[in-house]
Amino acid sequence: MSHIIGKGHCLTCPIRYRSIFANLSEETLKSEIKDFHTSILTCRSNDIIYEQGEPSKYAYTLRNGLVKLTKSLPDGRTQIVRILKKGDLFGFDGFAKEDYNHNAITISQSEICRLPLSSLGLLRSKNTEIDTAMMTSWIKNIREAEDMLLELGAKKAPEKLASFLLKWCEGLDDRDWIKLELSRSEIGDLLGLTIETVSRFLSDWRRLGFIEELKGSIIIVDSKGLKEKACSSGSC
Amino acid sequence: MSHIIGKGHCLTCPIRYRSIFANLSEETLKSEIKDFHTSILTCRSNDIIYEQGEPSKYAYTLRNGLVKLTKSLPDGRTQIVRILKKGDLFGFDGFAKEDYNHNAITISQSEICRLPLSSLGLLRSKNTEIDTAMMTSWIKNIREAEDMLLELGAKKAPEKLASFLLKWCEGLDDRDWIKLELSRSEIGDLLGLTIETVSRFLSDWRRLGFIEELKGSIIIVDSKGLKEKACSSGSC
DNA sequence: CGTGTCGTTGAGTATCATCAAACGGAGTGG
DNA sequence: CCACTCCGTTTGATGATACTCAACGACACG
Repeated sequence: MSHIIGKGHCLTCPIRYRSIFANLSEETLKSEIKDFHTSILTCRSNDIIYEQGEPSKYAYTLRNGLVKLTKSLPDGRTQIVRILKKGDLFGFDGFAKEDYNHNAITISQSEICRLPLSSLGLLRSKNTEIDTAMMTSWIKNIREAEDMLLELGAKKAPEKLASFLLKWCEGLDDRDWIKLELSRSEIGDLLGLTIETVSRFLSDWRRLGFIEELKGSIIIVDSKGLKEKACSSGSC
Repeated sequence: MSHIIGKGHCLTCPIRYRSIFANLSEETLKSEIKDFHTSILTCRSNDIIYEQGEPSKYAYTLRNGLVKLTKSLPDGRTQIVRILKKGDLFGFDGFAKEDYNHNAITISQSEICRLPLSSLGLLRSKNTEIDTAMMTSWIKNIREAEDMLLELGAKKAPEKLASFLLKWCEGLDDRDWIKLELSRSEIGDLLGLTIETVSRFLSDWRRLGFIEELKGSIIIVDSKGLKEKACSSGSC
């Protein structure tokens, strides 16, 4: 279970500059913050932040760790609809007077800032910087969802997996290892594949020398080879 | 090709109450509108409103007809990421300083209102009603995209197709025909299936008496039967 | 009456899911 | 320290699902 360890302090928040409060002046932050009751949640891996159908009273900002947003069918088949990284805002369905539309579950040990939607709404209406930041974040959400729809609807298994890996490792120097963070099952839930297909392709690519894996970390050794093999049509 | 037939008149706009200007008072509309240069586009079916990668200078409101937003892979495989109905707002990527992330193409003869993003942004910052309406619309976009991700990633062909049909016919009385509007190919592009699989299942269901089709219109005769056959796991 | 587009249907096949078994590392308890 | 379980992963064998290729019919349009 997650639990609250205290009140948040925006001014000293380590990820403030990646959050929706990034462009807010310190003066505004100081003057507004006194009426603003944030809580910091610390979570282990696999903690549930909220579930689909619950009334949406809080928005959240991820300070540290990773969170997955998922939806499920009655028989248990699950789709990950988004993976949240440091600074991401989520759980804002209440702004549209709707219940949460997905489950939010931690993938790793995480620290999450909880913001009451009511106060956040007030703050937003009074500070254009926050407003702009939230708008930008929503539009980015939409764009990323559209990109994922193309991945899920149009691509074949190896293409999905390869572009997932390439995106995951994006911006890294060659020879830089990165924690994969996701289990085979979670990669499957994200890409609409089974554990086995994910495992098979990764094993293939390991044998072909495109990637290496070690204790949950991964490195793309030969991205060109990977692209040629998995994305013949230039899809990655 | 689409072409401009004139300037929009918000006050007399037939779909104003379904648009982001729904809750704006007539006074505000009157006073603000003079600096606001909207254009009305009339389009045949299959007209391109904008394409992915173009700079996003305008947002659009669909007044009449249907529009599909699509993304494509280099080899031509296409995914429909959203289908727009009367009153829907689209093309707002520019608010996040981004180019259009998808193509916008009419599916039927359509009438579209073009709004310069710069003026819309101003209007939004001055009128909370518009602001709220746009926020709500974005959040709805995100929620619907999440729902589609579950459709595409987790469901099998007959489940996808059945829930598409049920959603398309949602809210209709029994014995009410509705135009299907989409070709087999477009249904395929929406659900991540081929023309042939779409056609096969529809033929099956026609033979089983679940649906009837006539000159591009459709009716669900036996939604219970359809659900049982296509969505055994309660997925529709 | 051709021509083109869209939809249907069939046959064959590739892809990916399913089922099943075994492996390896982490953690536990004797 | 070893045996044990547990969990995630790997690998193999098999099969169903949905794709591909192809032919044909229906309909609209010039």
